[in-house]
Parts: sequence; structure tokens; C-alpha cells
Amino acid sequence: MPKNKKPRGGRPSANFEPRYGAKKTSFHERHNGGPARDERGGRADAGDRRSAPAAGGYDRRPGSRSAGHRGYRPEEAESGAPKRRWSASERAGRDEARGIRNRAESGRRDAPHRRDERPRFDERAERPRFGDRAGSGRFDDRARRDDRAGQRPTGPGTYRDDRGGDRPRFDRDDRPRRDDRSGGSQRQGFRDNDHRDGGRPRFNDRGNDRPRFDSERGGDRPRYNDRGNDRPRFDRDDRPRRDDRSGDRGRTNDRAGERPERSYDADRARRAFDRDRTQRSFEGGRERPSTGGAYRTERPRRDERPRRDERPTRNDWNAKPKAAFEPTDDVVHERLEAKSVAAVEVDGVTFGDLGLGSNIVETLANMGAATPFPIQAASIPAVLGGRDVLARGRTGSGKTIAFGAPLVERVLQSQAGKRREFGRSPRAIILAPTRELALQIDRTIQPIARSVGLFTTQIYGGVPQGRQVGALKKGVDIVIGTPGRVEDLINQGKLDLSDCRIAVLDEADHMCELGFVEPVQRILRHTAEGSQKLLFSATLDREVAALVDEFLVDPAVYEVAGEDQESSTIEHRVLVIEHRDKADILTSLVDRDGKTLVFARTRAYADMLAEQFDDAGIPAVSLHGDLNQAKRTRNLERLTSGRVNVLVATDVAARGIHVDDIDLVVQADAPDEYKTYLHRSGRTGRAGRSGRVVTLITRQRQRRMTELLDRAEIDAPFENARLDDDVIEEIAGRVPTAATLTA
DNA sequence: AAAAAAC
Repeated sequence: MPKNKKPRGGRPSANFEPRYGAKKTSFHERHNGGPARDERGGRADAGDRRSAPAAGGYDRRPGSRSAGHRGYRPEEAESGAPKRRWSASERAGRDEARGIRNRAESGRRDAPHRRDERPRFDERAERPRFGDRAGSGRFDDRARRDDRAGQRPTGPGTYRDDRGGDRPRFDRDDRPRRDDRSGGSQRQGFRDNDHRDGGRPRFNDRGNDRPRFDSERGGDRPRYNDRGNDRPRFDRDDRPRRDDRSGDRGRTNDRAGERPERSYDADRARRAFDRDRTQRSFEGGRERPSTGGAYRTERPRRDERPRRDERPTRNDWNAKPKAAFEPTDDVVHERLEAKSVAAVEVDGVTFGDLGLGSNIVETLANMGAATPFPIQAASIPAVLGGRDVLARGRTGSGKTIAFGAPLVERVLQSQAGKRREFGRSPRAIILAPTRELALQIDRTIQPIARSVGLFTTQIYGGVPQGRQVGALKKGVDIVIGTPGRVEDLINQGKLDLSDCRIAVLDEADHMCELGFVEPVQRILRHTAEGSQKLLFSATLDREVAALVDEFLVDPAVYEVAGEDQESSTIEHRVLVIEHRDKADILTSLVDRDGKTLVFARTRAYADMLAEQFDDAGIPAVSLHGDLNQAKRTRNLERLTSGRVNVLVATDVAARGIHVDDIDLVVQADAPDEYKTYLHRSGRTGRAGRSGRVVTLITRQRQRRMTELLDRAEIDAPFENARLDDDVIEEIAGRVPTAATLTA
């Protein structure tokens, strides 16, 4: 939604970001090349349906309902020949001439080559058509809340409940009133919350029997993110030992009591440092070799290893090879300059408690975020307190709101009493690695900002800059964008960040990768002196050190304890296949009812797969950097809206993109990096929903894949699979029938 | 090696 001035009336505007569930706009009619009946004709028994025009398909609409308008078309004309300005072959020719393949519009699908060779996929004729499915059309009420957090509007406690926890919610009535608590918490906001000593339940307690009121840790407990080295650790002495508590959860905390110095006790963080360790050779060569080597060969193969419940806990598991390297952890933390606060748990805490104003709280509630997720409860007070923050919360844990809501609050406070001047320069900037992500962040933050009278605008490439510049001229408060265009506009003198007091890097570790980090650094240098920096990512690691060293001052580091596979809602599997079966297995995997996201390594392969699925009668679109922005946005929206159920993407979609209801992620090509694996798989299982990830590899790749999964600390069974194996039916969610066809 | 990010 590239607009910072959305018409209040909600009239859909002809921009690149159609509102979900909204009417199609004339923009789309124009760009869909007319009725586009083929693409919407439904996935079912492709041949028949396609030959029947439109067949009462989806909400196909004429461009305008009234005869006076330019785009007016009478309804009945939709099915008639006159609308087909291009014959199928002409369209195909046009598309080829443009070098852009748009299967949906070309006539190619009318002459599908391989369809006859694939009788097995024809059963889908019995399935409900898209328009009939329960899933479609429901986005009207979700459009506003499809933030990355994906918090569900089911009221308080949802987060825990989703994870199968039947742990009783903290009874808020038991809780002392805020004012009763110690520490003289006079005002609301960061300081106040900082003193979450007294009666406040411990955030990072987990388990049912945790002590709710730990009064002996009363008012003299230092504040949560106090600075200074003498700060007693939040989770040190006074904390019940892990074994005293019930939980088998939150194992990441296991060592907190034993090793108080190691504050950044996220395994993921440590893991990320492993690589560095190899390079830095702190350990004199006793670290894991990167390929093969002693460590690997000593380990049992995956399927020979004990089952998870018999296995040592993750820390123990890791401790074996790493035992000798423990001191390094501290070195790493110093390098990060981070004194971390362990994870928090948030039962009974409200957004208001955290210091957000009532308008923002209400807006969050309307977006489906009734109560804060852990990462939000951790970072919101710190952001409001003006600290630099590094935060790691796994995919789908609500990071956008974690930085967005307090950012809005802070911008608001900084402007209190001042008029919003025409042409004012922005007070905050949020940078994201992809345009889609920038759009999505704005979709989450804009309503929050608007609820308190602040304006946002998106600054990203691939679209004409005029509109963006126009918004800046009028004056915006929060800029959300991608580095390229942001820097471009800065250099053109059209974007002035000198008054920008807060800068956020989403997917911060990615933004620090080669080729990304330099523009980011230059942009950050344009922000106001001493501006507050917030770095968020699901895989935040030392890769951000370059930025931390230059830009962050005594950052608070947050993470959420217990974010391991045990507490995850994602099921991981690896299929070991023959390469010649790959195409058919992929088609079989995506031939299903739920939404499926397929990752491919290259743009060309993504296109090829989307086309292959389409040809097999499974409507699919692709998303990658070779598409123009309009197509990118549109194709993603097609998945979001349920118009197609299959999206084939490159890693442009690996990070941050939130689409409700993706229940299967297929990695047609295995990723090379464990972080990529984590981010890709994080497109499913969001906000506590369940999801499944399947990765296809060939036999030769097994070892590499095992290593990657080790790094990701994911335990996934490797299964040999052939085309007609039940395992594929099972993963796809089709019930294996006795009549499983054998060609 | 690929992908992303500016025109």
C-alpha cells in the first residue's frame, strides 16, 4: 500500500498493493489483460474448465459498474468473444516478445502438453473449486492484521494455548496493582516496566508450577535492563534451578543458572558463532570441521540416533562437542557488546502495562494482537526507554509489532505538543531487505501510526518514485523501505534523515550480509546523531557486529527462551529422492488443498516450476526478482487471497513474508545456509499454528543436509521416497487410498 | 553460486 494517505472511506485505490478481499481495481483489470478467465477458472480438471469461459469463476468484475466510466464493461460481455482482444496465440506471442512469461494470461494452458501423461492429478476434479473453499474470501477481516506476527484475534492467552499449553493463565486479579509494586514506579512507560520486580510474574518462567509471586525477589531487585557490569543477572541466583521446576521447556535457560556470565544464552546465537570460531581458531582446531572430519564421523547417522525423547537435551547434545569451548561464549558476547536479558514470559501482561498508549493498544487489539507475545513484552519497554535493542525471536513470533508499536509511541512522544508541519522530515526509518517485506511492515505499522495521527510511507524500488517523493514533501513521520531506493532518494536530496531519531533494521543479520551492509551503513549515518537503533531478526547473530560496533550504544539484547524445536509447531522432513523423480514428486506434493510455498534456488527454476504446476492443472504463480514489482506484488497477493494455493519463490520470499495458512513449505532445492532453512521454514507454523516443511534432496546431498540441520538444530527424519510412495500423499495431506494409482 | 537491493 504505497500510500500514507489512505482514503478514510476505504475506497480501494489503484496502487500496487490491492487490499485483500477488496474489489479488484481498474488497475488490475488493465494489467490482467482483460477478463483473464483462464487464470481464475479454477484449478480443477483443467481441460474442461478452461474451455468453458469463466464458468462463473471467481469474483470476476467488470472494470467499472457504471457506464460512464472508462473501464466500464457490461457484465454479459465478460463471457463473450468481444472481450478477447487477443487470441491465445497472439497473447503467447506477445508474452514471448516481452520475455515475460505470464502463464495465466497466455494461451499456453489451453494446450497443456503433459497433462495426459499425468492421469494421477485428475482426481482433483472432485475437489472444491477455489471460490468454494472455506479459505477464500476471508481476507476482508484479516486484511488489517496480516502482519508478520499473525497474532490471532482469539483473545488473551492465545499464544500459549496455541502451543498446546494448558497452563493456566496468570490471573490478573491476583496481581498487585502496578502502583502497589515496589520501585516507585511513578510513570508508565519504560522505567516503570523496568521495575518489574515486586509482584510481577517472572517473565521467563516456564512451566505450570512456577512460582507466581516471587516476593523474596522484591523491590530491591535491580531493574531488568540496568546497565553496567555490576548488574546482577536477571536470572541468576534467585532463580529456581531448572530441575526444581517442572518444565522440560525452555531448555535454553538450563545453563543460565550455572553460567551466569553467559548472558546471550541462545543456542542459536552460540551456534551462529560456531562458524566464526572455526575461522578464528580460538579452539586450536578442535572445533567441528566444516566437512566430514572427526566430529561428523563419530556421530551416528540420523536414523540410528536415539529418538528424541531418549536423547540428551539440546544443550547436552551440544555440550559434547563444545564443552571445551565454553569460554568462547563470553568472548562472543563481549564482541556483541550485549548484556542480554533472558527470555520473558508474558502471561497477564498487557500492551498497556508495557507502556503503550491506549490508542495503540486498541489498534493492536483490532489487529488481533490482544496480548503481547514474549518478544514484544521484552523489547517494547526497552524501545520506549530509548535503548538500542537487538532482539531475536523466531519466525512468526511477532517481531514487527515488537518494534513497530513502541516506535510509533516514541515518535508520538517526541512530537508531543508540536504541530505536524507540512514537509517535516521523518522521525523514524525502518529498513527491510525486500520490497514485499517493506510493504508488509507498513501494512502492520500504518494502522498503528494512524491511530495516533502519524503518517508512514514506503520508499522502495521498482515503482515510480514520484508518489513516494510526493508523500515525503507533504511530510511523513515514519519511513519504511528498502535500502536501494532510500539511499537513492537521500542522494537526490528528497529524503532527509537528519531528524530521524529511530532506525530499525528488520532481518538485521541479512541486512548485514555482503552487498547489503554498505548501503545500510551509509543510510544509518544519515540519521540523527545518537539515533536509537533497533535490530531484529529470527537469526540474529554476530553477523551484525559491524553495525553494532559502529552504531549501537550499550544495546539490550533480547531473545525468547525455549525457542527450540520442541516448542516449535513446525514439522520437518527430508525426502531423499532420485533426481529423475523430482519434477513429478514436486507436482504431487503441491497437488493439495492447503496453501503451499515452494522454494527454488534460482529465478528460472522458480518460473519453470510454477509453469509445470500450472500445466498440471494446479494454479501456481512465482515470486522472484525477475518479475516486475507489479507482478511480484500481485503474485504474492494471489497466494494470500487464496486465488492460487501454490507459490513458487526464490529466497526473496524466504524472510519475513507472512501469509496466513501456509501449511506446507516445500524446498525444491535445499538451502545452502542453515539460516535460510530457518527462515524459509518459518513461512509456515506462524504464531503457533502448525506447519510442515519438506525438503527434497538427492542421495549425494544427504551429508550436507545433515550438517545443515544440525546447525539449525532441527531434527528431521530422512526418508527415501519415490513418486508413488505414501509418504508423499501423507505430506501433501492427502489420505492415501487403497486405489493409489500405479502407472 | 544465487539472491536481494536503484534507475
